[in-house]
Amino acid sequence: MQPVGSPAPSESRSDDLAAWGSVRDRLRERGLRWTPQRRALVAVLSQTRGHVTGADLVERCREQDPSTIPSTVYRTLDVLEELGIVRHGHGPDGREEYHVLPDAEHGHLHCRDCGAAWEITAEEGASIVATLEAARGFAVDLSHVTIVGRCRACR
Amino acid sequence: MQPVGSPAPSESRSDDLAAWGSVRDRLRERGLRWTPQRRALVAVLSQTRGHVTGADLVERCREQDPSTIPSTVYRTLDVLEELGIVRHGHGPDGREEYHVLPDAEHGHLHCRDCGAAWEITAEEGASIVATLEAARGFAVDLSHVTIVGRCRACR
DNA sequence: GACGTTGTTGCAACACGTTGCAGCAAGACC
DNA sequence: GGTCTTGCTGCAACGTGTTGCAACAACGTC
Repeated sequence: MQPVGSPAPSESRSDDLAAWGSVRDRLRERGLRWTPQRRALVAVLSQTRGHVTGADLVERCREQDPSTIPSTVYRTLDVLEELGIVRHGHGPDGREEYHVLPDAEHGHLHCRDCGAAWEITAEEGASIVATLEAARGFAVDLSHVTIVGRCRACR
Repeated sequence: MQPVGSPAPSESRSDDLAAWGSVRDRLRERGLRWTPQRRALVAVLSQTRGHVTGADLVERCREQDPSTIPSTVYRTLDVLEELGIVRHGHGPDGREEYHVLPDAEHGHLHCRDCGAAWEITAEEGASIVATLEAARGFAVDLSHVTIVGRCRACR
C-alpha cells in the first residue's frame, strides 16, 4: 500500500524483459508495424514503473529524440493499450495517466490536498465492483477508477 | 436511478429559484462582485439540470452573448463551486463535467460502450466510502467519483 | 533487390482548459 | 454625483490531447 510515485521509474524485473521483447512480435501478429518511433516509446516505457502522464512520456521520448511528435506518441499509446501493455485512466485533474505493465487490475486514490496517490487493490475494489454489479449489473473497469478525497494525514 | 441525460436542461423547481436569487448576495457577503458576465452564466445555469461540460456552458453563454470569453466562464465556475452552487468532476474522457445544484452528494457511472451515464447515490456510494475510510482513513469525495465500465445492456 | 500494400508518420489545425497581466468597473464611502 | 479600492474581465499565450490528410516506409511477395 505504498504511495505511487508519479514519475516513478525503476529497473525492469526479469519477467518484464520478456514482455517488452515480445512487443514487436505481438504487433506483427496483428499486421501492425514495428517502427523506430514505436521502438523509442517502448524503450522509454520499459524503464518506467508505476504511473506517468502522457505529457511525461512525450517529454521523455523527446529527450531521446528531439524530433518526437506528440501525436505519434499518443497514437502509439493507444495501440499499446490494445495490446494490454499499458492502461490509461484520468488523474484528479482529468489528465491522461498511464500505468505500465499492470500486474493486477487496480484503481487509484488521490489526495486532493497533498496530491499523493495510492493504488486501490483488486481486493479493496471488490466491494465497489460487487455493489454495482449486484445493484445494476454494471461491470466496473477498476483500472479506470480514480477516487479523489483527502488522505488520513491531511484530514 | 434514471440515466442522466448529459445535456439535460429542464425547468427550475420553485425552491431552486431562491437558490439562484441568492447568488448575488452570497457573492457580496464574501466581498465578491456581481457582474454582467456572472449574471449571464447564472442565468444559463438556472435553466440547466443534471450534467454539463464546461465547453457546453461556454457555448450556451455565447448563444446569449457572443462576446463571452471562455476563461471568464471557467473562472466564474470556480467561484460558484466555492459557493457550493455547482460541483465538478471529470467525465470518462477526462473532460470537466459540472453538475448543477446537487441535491445530494453523488458519483457517476459511465458505460464505456453506449456512453450512457447514471448517478451513484449516496447510499450506493456508502460502501465505497466506508471501505476506504476503514482501510486507510481516506475521506472520499463522492461527487468527484466517475466510474467507467459496461452497463447491463451492453454486456 | 525491386515492387506493392497499407499501416504510420509528420504536420497543421483544432478543442478544451489554464494562467499572467494590464486596464476596467462594481460597489463602498463621502 | 465623485472618488478609491480591489476584484474581475479581456486578451494573448500556453499546455495537453485529438483529428484529417498527404506522403512515407515497413514488410510480405516475387
